[in-house]
Amino acid sequence: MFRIGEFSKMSLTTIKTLHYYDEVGLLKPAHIDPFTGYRFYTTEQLILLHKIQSFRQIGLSIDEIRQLISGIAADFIMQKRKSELLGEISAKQEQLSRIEFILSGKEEDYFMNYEATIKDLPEYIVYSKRLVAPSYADYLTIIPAIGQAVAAKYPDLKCTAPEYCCVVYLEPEYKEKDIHIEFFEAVEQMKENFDDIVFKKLPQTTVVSVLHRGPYQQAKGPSLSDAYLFLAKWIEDNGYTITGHPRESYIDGIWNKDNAEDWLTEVQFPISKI
Amino acid sequence: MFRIGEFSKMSLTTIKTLHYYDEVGLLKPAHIDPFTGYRFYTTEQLILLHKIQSFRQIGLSIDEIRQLISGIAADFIMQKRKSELLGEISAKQEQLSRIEFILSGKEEDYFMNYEATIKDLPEYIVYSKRLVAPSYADYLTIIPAIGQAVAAKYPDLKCTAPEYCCVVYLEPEYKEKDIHIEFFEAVEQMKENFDDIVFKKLPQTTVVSVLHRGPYQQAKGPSLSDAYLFLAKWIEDNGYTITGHPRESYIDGIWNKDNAEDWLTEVQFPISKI
DNA sequence: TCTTGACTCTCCCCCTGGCGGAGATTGTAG
DNA sequence: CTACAATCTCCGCCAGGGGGAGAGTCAAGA
Repeated sequence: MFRIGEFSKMSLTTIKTLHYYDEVGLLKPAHIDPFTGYRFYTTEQLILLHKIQSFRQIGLSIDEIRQLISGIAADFIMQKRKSELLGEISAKQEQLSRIEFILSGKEEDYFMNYEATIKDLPEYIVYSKRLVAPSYADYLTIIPAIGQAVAAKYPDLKCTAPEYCCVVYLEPEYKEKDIHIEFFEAVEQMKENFDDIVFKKLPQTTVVSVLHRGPYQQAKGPSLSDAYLFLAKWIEDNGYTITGHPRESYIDGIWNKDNAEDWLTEVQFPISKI
Repeated sequence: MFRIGEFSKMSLTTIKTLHYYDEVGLLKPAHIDPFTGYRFYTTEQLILLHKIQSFRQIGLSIDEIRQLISGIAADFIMQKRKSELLGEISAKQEQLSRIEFILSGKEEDYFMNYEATIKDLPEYIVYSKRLVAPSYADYLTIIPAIGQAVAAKYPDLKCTAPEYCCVVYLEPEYKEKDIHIEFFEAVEQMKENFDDIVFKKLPQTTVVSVLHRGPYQQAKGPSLSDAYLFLAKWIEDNGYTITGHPRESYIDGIWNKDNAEDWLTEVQFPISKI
C-alpha cells in the first residue's frame, strides 16, 4: 500500500490528477482510511493507471476510458476515435493552408487585404428574376423596378429582416456588357410566380466570402473585381472547388449611403472541399 | 443601427456569442441604450466581425484576435499559430498511428495485450554496477549482494521512496548465458565510488514502457520476452527510434510476493521520434 | 514529550469559448 | 389592452485538470 505521494512518483502522475480520477470514478484507491481520509494505492492500481495513461495518450476521453475499462466495445471506441482523428487532422491541415495563404501575401499585393470567411448560408425564400443588363450602371434602374413590381402585385409581402438581396453571375467569365445575371431578394413567404418573377427556395449553401468596402470601381484602391481575384486565388490555393455561380450581396449602397467609400458588398463563391 | 437579433442573422453568429464578444471586449456594439441595455450594431461592426470569424476559423484565440485588431504584429502571430498547428498535426498523427497499431492487433496475437505508454523519466541519483550474469537465475543472488555491500559501506544512505531499481541490458541481442548488464538502484545522495560500485546521475529520459504481470518465463501466458517483442514492434510501427539500452524495472517480485502470478515488472526502451 | 516540517485532506476558484435556461423588461402588432 | 416576440442580466455547465487556502496527520529530531 502506497500513500498518494509515493504512488504519484511511481506512476509519474500528479496528485491533483489522482484526486480527479478518484472523484470521477476512473481510478479509486484500493483503500481510504476512514479516519484521516488518506488514500492508499496498490500495484493493482498502478497497472490500471498505466492503461489509463496509454489511453489518454491516444486522446480518449475519461468517459471513453471508463467504458473501455468496463470491458465493452474496445474496437468500436478505437474506430470512433480514429475517425475523429482523421477529421481533426484534416481540419488542422486546412487551418494551416489558410495561414500559409495569409503569410504568402506580400505587402505589395494590395488585393490580398481581404479576409476570407467560410459561411453556411441558410435556406432563403426569394423571388428572383433572370435578366441581361447592358452594363453595370443599369443595375440602379433595373433592380428597383423589380422590387416595385413585386410590391404592386403583393402589397402584403414583406422582405426579410435583415434584408438579403443579391445578384448571381450566370456566366463564368467577366463581362462589361450584356451581363447575364439573376437577381434575388429574400421574402417571408412563397407566392405565385408572375411575369418573369419566380419564387423559389434558395437552398442552404456553403460559401467563401469577403466583404468589399467602397465603390464598385475605382482607380486607386480595390475594386469589386479585386475581391473576385482574391477569392479565386484563395479557393485554388486552399484546395477547394467552386460549386456554383458567384453572388454579390448588397449591404450598404447608394440607397442608404451617400459617400461611395461607405458602400459595403459581400462577394460569395459556393464551394466544397475537393 | 441593427438590434442584436437582426445583426445576428446578418452575420450568422449566435446572440450568445455576440454577448460573449461584448463581455470580453472583442466586439463592442456601436451603441447601448442606457435605459434598456439593448445593444445596437452598425455595418462597421459587421466588417469587424467578419474579420473575427475568419481569424477564429484558422484557430486563433480570442486574445490573439484582440491583439491583431489592435494592429500589432500580424506576421508574428500567424507564424506562432503556424508552428502551433504543425505541432498539433504531428501529435494527432502520432495518436492515429498508435490507434492503428492497436486496431491491427488480432485476438490471436496474444502478445499484443500490452498497453504501451510513453513516459518522461526524471533524473535519478543511482549507484550502479556492471556485471556479467551467468544466467537469469543468478540475479537473485548477485543483486541482493550489491545492496548489502552498499549498505555496509554507507549505513546512512537511503534508497528513494518509492524504490527505483532496474537492470539495463548492454547487448543488443537476446542471450541466455553470460548476460552483460548494469544494475541501478536510486538513492537519495551521491557518494564516493568504491570497488565496482559507481555513483552517477541517470539522466532524464523519454521511454516507451509496458508493464509485465507474472513470472519472467512461463509455458503458457506471456513471458517477459514477449514484452520486448511487443515494444520492438510498437517502436517500429509508430516511427520511433531506439536511443539507448532497454531497462527492466522491478516493482513486485519474489522479495515481496510469494505468488509469481503477482510479480510486476516494467520494461522500458529509451526512444525518440525519428 | 514536544516541535517542526513534510504530507495529505477538502473546498473553492480558474482556464476556453461559448451554450442553455430562468426570470424580468421592453417593443410591437392586433 | 393584451399577447407574443425580442432582449436583458444572472447563473450554471462542458473537460481535464491546476493553484492555493486552511486544517488535520505523520514521522523524525531535540
